[in-house]
Amino acid sequence: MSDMKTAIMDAAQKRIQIGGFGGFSFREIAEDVGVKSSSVHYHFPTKDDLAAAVCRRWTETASDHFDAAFEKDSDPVRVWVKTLRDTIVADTRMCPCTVLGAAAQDLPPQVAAEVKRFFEMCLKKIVSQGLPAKAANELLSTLIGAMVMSNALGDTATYDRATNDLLRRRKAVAA
Amino acid sequence: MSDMKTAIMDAAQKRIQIGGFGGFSFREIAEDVGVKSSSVHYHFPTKDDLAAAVCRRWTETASDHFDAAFEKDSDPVRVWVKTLRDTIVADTRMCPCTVLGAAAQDLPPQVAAEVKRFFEMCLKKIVSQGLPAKAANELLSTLIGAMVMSNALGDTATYDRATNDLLRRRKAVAA
DNA sequence: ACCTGAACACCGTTCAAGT
DNA sequence: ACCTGAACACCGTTCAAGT
Repeated sequence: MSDMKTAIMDAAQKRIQIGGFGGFSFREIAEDVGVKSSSVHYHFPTKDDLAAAVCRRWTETASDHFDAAFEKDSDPVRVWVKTLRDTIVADTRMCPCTVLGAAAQDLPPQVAAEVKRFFEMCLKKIVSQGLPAKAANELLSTLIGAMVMSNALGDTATYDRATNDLLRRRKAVAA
Repeated sequence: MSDMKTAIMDAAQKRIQIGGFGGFSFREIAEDVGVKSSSVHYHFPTKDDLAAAVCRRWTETASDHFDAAFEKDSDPVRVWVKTLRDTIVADTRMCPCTVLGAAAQDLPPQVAAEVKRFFEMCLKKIVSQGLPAKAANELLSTLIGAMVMSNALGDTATYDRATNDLLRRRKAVAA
């Protein structure tokens, strides 16, 4: 992948994490990377293509990240609580697929399909790490909802309040 | 409130529930209600005003709805699981404040404040219905996340998978 | 291979003008 | 009191033109 393609995707991802599909324009991205908006179209023909590419890359890197974290800590609950926490607390950013997923009904089909793939990857991976399907669904829902609420309330402590008991109950079982 | 104001808010709400703040235009709303876009500006000077009004009305009606449901069933978990389920399954719609909340960092301050008020109202009410603050935070996060995931996956069964065990654990305690 | 300027129909917003 | 058309700078997209 060319440097320019990567730079465009980086700029688009940052803006999608803040404002979703309607939250970025080709002219803004162009200024971010130092070209004209028609040049952005050369690398990504449409806005759909660019957003879909960002989602696909996010899904891949997230998948690798979760695998690596699970190798160091075999408790999937702790792994997922911590990894998603790092996204919003350390990076001060939302998961782009979550921002897009909340408005999925208004997304171009190509982008909606990539967002769907992200959540399918997450559920499948949690199950492969040992949790029953229902527990995986409940865990991921709690974490995604905690992200959205922390974002809406502008207070990352909300994420911890929502997820602390997940870890405590887990420890109680292990003890 | 005039009929026209209400009609404009109804049209805006439907579109916000699908696509968020970037998912509706004054020209579309104008066509929905049968006037010109400049007439919509007469009732709501800016897009911010319109979106904020929709959020404020949603918070008020939701608050009343949760009160009424709690009078008929004194189990807050069951009340909240069921009420939010009705929104996405029966109405096939998202909670507008959730769609907007996911992109809160890109929202006009006036709208962001109303979205924040919605979630504060929810947490406060669940606590007033008897749940500890942390449990209220975890419950609401799970439901909001289940809504987002159902929307992203295009499958309302996801909401049930994520929330069924909440009800089962509740029954186990009661029994 | 990569970039650009000009053009198109769209957007939010304003405002003078109508009834 | 309520509505409108025209104008402004913005948007995604296209395309002929440049290097």
